[in-house]
Amino acid sequence: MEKNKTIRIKDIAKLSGVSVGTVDRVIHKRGKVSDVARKKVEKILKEIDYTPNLLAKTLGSNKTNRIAVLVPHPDEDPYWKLSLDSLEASKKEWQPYQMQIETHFFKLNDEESFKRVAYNVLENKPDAIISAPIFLNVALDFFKEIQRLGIPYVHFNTMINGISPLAFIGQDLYQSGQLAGSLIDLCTKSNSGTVAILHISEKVQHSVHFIEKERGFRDYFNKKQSSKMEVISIIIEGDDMKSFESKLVDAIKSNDIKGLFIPTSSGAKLTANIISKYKLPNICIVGYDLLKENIELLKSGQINFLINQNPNRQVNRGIYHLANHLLFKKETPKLELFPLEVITKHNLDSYIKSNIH
Amino acid sequence: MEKNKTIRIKDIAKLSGVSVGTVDRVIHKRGKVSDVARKKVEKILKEIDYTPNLLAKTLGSNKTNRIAVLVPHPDEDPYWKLSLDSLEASKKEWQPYQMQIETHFFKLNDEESFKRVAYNVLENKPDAIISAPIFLNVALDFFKEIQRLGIPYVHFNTMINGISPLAFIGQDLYQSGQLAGSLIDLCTKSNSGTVAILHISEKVQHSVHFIEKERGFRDYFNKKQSSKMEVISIIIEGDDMKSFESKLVDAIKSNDIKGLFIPTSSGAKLTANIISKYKLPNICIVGYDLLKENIELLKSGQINFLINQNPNRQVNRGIYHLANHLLFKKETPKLELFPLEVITKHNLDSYIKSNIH
DNA sequence: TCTAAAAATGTTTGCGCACACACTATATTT
DNA sequence: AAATATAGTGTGTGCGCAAACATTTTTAGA
Repeated sequence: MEKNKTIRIKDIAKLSGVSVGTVDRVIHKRGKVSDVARKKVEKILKEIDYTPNLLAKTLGSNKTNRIAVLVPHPDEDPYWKLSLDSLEASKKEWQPYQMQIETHFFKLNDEESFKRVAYNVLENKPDAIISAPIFLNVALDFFKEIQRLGIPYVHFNTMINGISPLAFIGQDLYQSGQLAGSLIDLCTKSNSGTVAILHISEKVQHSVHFIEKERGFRDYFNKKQSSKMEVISIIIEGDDMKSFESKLVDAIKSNDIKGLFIPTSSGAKLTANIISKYKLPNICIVGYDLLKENIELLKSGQINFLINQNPNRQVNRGIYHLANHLLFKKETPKLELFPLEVITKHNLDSYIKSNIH
Repeated sequence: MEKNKTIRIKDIAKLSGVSVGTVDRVIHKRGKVSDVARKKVEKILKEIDYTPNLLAKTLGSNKTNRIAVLVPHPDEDPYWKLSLDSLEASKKEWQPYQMQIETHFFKLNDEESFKRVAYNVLENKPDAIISAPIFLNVALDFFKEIQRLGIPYVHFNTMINGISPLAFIGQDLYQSGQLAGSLIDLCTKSNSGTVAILHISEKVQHSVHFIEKERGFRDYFNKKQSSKMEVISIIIEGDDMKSFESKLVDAIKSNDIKGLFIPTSSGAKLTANIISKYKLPNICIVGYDLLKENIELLKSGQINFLINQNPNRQVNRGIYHLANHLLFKKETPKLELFPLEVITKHNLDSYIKSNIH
């Protein structure tokens, strides 16, 4: 009863009749240990519930760990800027544990830039890497190299096949599309008409991302018997805004469009602008993420729903897993899917004010 | 450039020409130090950016901290059960830091039980307390006593006035009510009729909680010009289910009720059962929290929305703050408001599968 | 059988800090 | 003037662990 004392390696050593060095070797599977000694120690370990003092562990090993964050340059894209919004908090959080977090940016639409930065990261020999895998082809080689080097790594935002990171952090994109369908269905009072998914300036590299969302979106309406809603896609490539404008306006005018699904976070603003410019009738719009512009559009009622992908929390969570892996050898979940957060005009504030990462 | 070495007390001592003991005394304002020595040390401290190693700090002081969790008994109410669902994870998380978490349960509707358990907690002399402040009158004395003793404490779920905990963790209940209004508005296709807020077996002690929600709910419809929706309250006290049944059925049949707002998490099931029993027309229902029953009702379409209060994350977050306060002297936010999470049939899965606390 | 190498085990140090303790110099009392 | 108190300062130990180091034991080779 009284002896609620914490069990130390020293205690285990005494109990099993060996020295602390041997216990250390058994616990960490390092160095040479005879079968006899190993069994003595393992017996004791099985009997008692030894949890190492993590403070002492980290302090004793006296190592500064470095985690590399490899992401598109935040100045080029508001979505990626969002992902780094609370990175400072992460840095502060892990600083007391001698955990350094280093960011490396590559250009979103420049494969060469990715290559350069990625191999620069490798030369730096970080202890762990978290990255958003854009550029499938190039990235694959890179991640295979990481794997060869035995550096633990985590992916977020987009899942890719062919490599197995410690963890993937993101959302179920198919479900996300379905949710978008259901939300449009909800604010559209009628049961017939057309809904459209807009693909605006999407780069090939992202395609997996959007294909999944579209599949979910279409399936929602396909599977709903009572609905006679037609689903169309509107695609604009490159930066040809003029053609997009006319395409969209045409489609809306000729198709009795009831709802628009915009799977890129930065697309909602463009769309809302056009609708307002041409004074088109009110259409239900579902977009993504709490970009500054999107927040305004939601407040003013120009768009109806945002689905929150929480990119900053994805990054923080990835760092959390890596730090725990490095410091405490904790296992990470292979797959961490974030909840699909529905943001409306009426819970927007609570999301903005909430500082939970 | 090269000397990115961490600065230790030892370094400060050398720089200011005194011993580590004196530096320690200056930093912690303890013991006797001559003005000359103090100034020498303070000069150096001002010049450099000293951040103590928190691991060493905690390890060196070698103290086991205990956090007391004071909550209603989970067997009596599914909501409170939910709040403890991930407590084990919290315990495991903090165990390595010599942080013990002890739970103390009181009976939800028994003031005497609260008193007894609360003072039992005090006798135990925990290093910190997190609790859900039910029983305003009794609780007030208790928390004043805690404050007198200088024990840091955190509140969650319900905010009360007159005491100032280290942090309050919960949601903006007024906004929550507004959100509920907007959700009912959303799935109700018409602009007129009646919506009702149901107060089912609510104990007096909770009243603040529900008053705020009702205020938000009513205000939503009051402030909306285009809406001619009438808002009524249906109240049932005690456990008089029969009277509730007739009251509810009457109200629905005679009032053209379009939507129901059920501010208690366990109330949705009762209501849905009655509606199904009397084969009443489809009514939009907004409830609270991911209770097992509510999940089923949402899946089957018997209720339309749940607002997630995330009680388990509230507790975990409170423990997180207290642990950081005790271990690292970190400041906690006075007020941590959780986002108002909207759960529908179509993002439910993503919430259930997500293991983020 | 002797010896060098390898295997197995034990011992010590240091991580950065808190805190108890020891010591010196000066002031105060007897 | 000696004894004692007091302000000020420095030193040493321990927290629990990792890792380098030191020592003993066993094995293999000639």
